[in-house]
Amino acid sequence: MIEAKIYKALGDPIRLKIVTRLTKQRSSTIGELSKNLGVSRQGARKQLQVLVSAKLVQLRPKGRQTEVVLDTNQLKIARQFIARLEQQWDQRLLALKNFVEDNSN
Amino acid sequence: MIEAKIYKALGDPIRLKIVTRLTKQRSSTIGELSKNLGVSRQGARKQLQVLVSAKLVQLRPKGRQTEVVLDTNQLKIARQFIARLEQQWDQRLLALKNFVEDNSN
DNA sequence: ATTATATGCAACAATATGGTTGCATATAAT
DNA sequence: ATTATATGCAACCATATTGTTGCATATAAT
Repeated sequence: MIEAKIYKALGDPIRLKIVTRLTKQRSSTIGELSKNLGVSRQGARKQLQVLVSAKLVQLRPKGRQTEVVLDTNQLKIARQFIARLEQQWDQRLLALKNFVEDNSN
Repeated sequence: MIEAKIYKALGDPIRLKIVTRLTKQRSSTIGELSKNLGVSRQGARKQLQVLVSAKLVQLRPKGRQTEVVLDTNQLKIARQFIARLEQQWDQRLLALKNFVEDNSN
């Protein structure tokens, strides 16, 4: 269950907010991103690091500040994994339906 | 960020395994589900409770044992939220592309 | 050269999490 | 009636997580 790490990273309101902002802004600096999250800059930075470790975002130092960019590949993986789970569920449902029909005559 | 709770629930290998099993088996008992997870029954039960709290699964007592069923609505919400994030990203990308084109003549 | 800004890093505290063991209890089987 | 099975619940422990504060440092602006 390698995917668990991605979900864990998304499983926090602050981190999810950071990710959401990045989809809207495409990229931002650490300082900018750390604002209005309800925690200190250092606190926000720690959350950001979790996203980096989960490879959801990348950091690109640019002189005095460092740019934060989203890696949408991980989002895709996360979404597709859930989609597969839903598929399996649907198939199971279909198999059950067929079974019932086959035995109803 | 209400969705965070769902991702948090999925963000653990054992819990993700439970969910995966439930998509394949449609429903199971607590005892059955607790097997082969690498932890004690009580340990597994605690993880299961996290899934219940996140409304990802429901428990239905049936006499001596308790049935566990997946609530795929939550999976759908989780998937769609990610899909929306990806969409926003794509729109931002498109806007940027248009901007560049408009200014290249 | 001084000052301001953006960031990094470590130490610390409080709380959450993941897991165990031990025991209680309700239903089912003999 | 006894025994076996499926489950619940609490106490406890180790570790992880979340947040803070304080201080260091590198780049940029004046």
